[in-house]
Amino acid sequence: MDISDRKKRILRAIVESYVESAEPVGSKAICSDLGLSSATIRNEMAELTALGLLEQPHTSAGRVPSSKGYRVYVNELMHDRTLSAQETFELNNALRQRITKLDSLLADAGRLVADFTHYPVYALTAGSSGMKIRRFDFILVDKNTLIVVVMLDNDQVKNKLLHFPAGIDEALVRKLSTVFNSGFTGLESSEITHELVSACETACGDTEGIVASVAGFAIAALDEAAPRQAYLSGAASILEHPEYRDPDKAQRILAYLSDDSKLMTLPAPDESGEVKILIGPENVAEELSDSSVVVASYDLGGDVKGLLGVVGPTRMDYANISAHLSYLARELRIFLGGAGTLPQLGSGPPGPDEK
Amino acid sequence: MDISDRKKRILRAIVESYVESAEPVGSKAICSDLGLSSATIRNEMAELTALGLLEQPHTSAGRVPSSKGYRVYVNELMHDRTLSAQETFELNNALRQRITKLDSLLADAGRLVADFTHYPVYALTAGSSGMKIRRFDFILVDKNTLIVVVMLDNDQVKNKLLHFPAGIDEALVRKLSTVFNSGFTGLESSEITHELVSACETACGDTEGIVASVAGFAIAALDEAAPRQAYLSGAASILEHPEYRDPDKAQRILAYLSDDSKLMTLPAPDESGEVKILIGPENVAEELSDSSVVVASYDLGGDVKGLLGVVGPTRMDYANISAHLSYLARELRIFLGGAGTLPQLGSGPPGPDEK
DNA sequence: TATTAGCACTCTATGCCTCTGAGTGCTAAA
DNA sequence: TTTAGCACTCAGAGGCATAGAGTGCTAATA
Repeated sequence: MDISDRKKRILRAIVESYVESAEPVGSKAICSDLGLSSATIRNEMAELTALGLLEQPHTSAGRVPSSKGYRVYVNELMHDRTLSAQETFELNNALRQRITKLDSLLADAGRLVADFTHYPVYALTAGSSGMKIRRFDFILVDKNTLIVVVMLDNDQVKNKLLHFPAGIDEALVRKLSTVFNSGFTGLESSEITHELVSACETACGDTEGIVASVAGFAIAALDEAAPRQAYLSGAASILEHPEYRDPDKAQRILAYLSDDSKLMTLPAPDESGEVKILIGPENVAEELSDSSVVVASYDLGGDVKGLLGVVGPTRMDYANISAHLSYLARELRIFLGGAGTLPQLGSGPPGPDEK
Repeated sequence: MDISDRKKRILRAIVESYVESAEPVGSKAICSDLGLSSATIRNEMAELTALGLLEQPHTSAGRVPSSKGYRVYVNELMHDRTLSAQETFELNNALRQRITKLDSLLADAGRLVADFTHYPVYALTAGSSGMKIRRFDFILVDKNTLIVVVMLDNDQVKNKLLHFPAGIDEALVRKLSTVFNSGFTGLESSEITHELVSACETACGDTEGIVASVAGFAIAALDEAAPRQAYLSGAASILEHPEYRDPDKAQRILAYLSDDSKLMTLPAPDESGEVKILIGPENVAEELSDSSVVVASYDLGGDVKGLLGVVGPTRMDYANISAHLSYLARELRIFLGGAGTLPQLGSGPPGPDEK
């Protein structure tokens, strides 16, 4: 945006005052900070309004930043907010204390951010895994019962108990092991076709649907390895903010945020940036068109990303929120990175010999 | 409650009118239905107010049922509401369509009730399992990697991948299998003591902590087999009801409902009844003292129960909600009963050969 | 004796009015 | 180019009268 330096300073002052007070900002309120008379600022304000960066709720009120105004602020005027030692200490503390199980990492991380920011936070996974099968094992429990164990590319292990009334013997189990380990390893979910399964059934001489059951389980295991999950935390805190004092407005946005399938469509930061800020109408979803979203991503192993999104009014402390989010995303990256690929997601707490 | 028949009819009329309209009920509004003049009803109303069954927002307003009034209504006056064929059809339809995976049964059931009732609904598990271990299996992946598979009493199977930098050989795996299968089967989580683990370490000649890792996993598997879970659905719909138009009030109750640990403390129906109704101050939690909860339970196998709780203002259509809840709880019981003990909770979708 | 019609009374909600004050835009002076 | 000054605008608060719903009480009625 090509505007004079003084206009920028004024815009910044207005944004920051408004973010703090939630009251339209008058010319007097900021003139002392800028060393200019209120009249001068009034003139500049009029021009900023003409440029579409400020808005006036009514003639005799102060100015409020428009979405465009916030965008200019975020892109050009926002001071980098680095967290204080005290703040990083607290954040780290909370992280270590509350994120213990990888199982619930997504939900826990969301809750943590919600507690720190006092805004609703969604946490979700994005991206597909292209996960592959590494090996099959079969455990014969008794003549009707078989446990299938599948180990995936990223060291996840999944199992399933199957009952076969027709009965199974050791020989069949060995044959299954050979056929599945030679025919199915290295395959993705989509590569396990009906033809392949039929071929294996012939190879095993299986007429009881055993092969089909095992193959079905393998597909399910692959699909579940990188499930799309979504959690919402701190929903109630939306009501703290004056923008959402109107119950209808609050209800609309809460209903939107409670719908997992809608959350799934929310955007992730681009490859380059670590935090993405969407202001008001920049949100595709109509329900968010007068709210803002600050979203950060971190790797969950494979092609899977974790997303943490803070939702609030456009009058948000963008600097503060994005500082917290990007710090936390970085910490999560380290936290997860230390374990190499994602270990054992969904199968118990880390043992003493896991890094 | 020992009151005249006519008073009961009047109380019922007031409750039902108020539940529908959310407006204080005047004597004129119900006199035609009861074939009495408004003056007579006014006299009765005054007495019902003296008895504490009705309240008056202010002198020149109609009457509103008190918590005590609702209690009398629920205990003595409420007509049994049986769902119409149309309604059971729709409910069944929704049930079959939306509850497919046992994994997410709890959450799905909650969401379903929330959609039908337009109130927030919590779904949670209650009770402990006393689950035991049935057998151990060990799969040696390579010389540093071992998969432990544990089968529990209720046919659940859990696994974990362990890395041991020091290396493992076939002989050790066989020894582990013998020791664990003889020493640990039939034990509950609490019975796996430090002494037992030490004894096994000696028996296996293990100095690398392998035994400890496996035992730790076994404990975790037992504890996780019947986890306490909680889900909240339809939170946003609380704002639809005039009682919660005040954002502060709405926020308080939403914050309460969003706290899983607080939900866990909510009561379950007694052994006898299938639906329990808690009206206003009957709720122990202060946050719920001007709200009501209707809660139903259904068996989840073992000693574990599933709870479905509908939360709303005391001005609730108790007959309708409890009819829906008890019907649904019954259906879930059938749905789950068909599968005997809870099969495979948390380990993949049902295969074609599971009953 | 139980019920009802009638009436005075109470109290909230609504609309209307005025007043206040914050903030503006414009003009003229510095 | 900046600033002081001034007239103007408009939302919001407070005061006031009014309408209307509903009550409690009394006296008449069945």
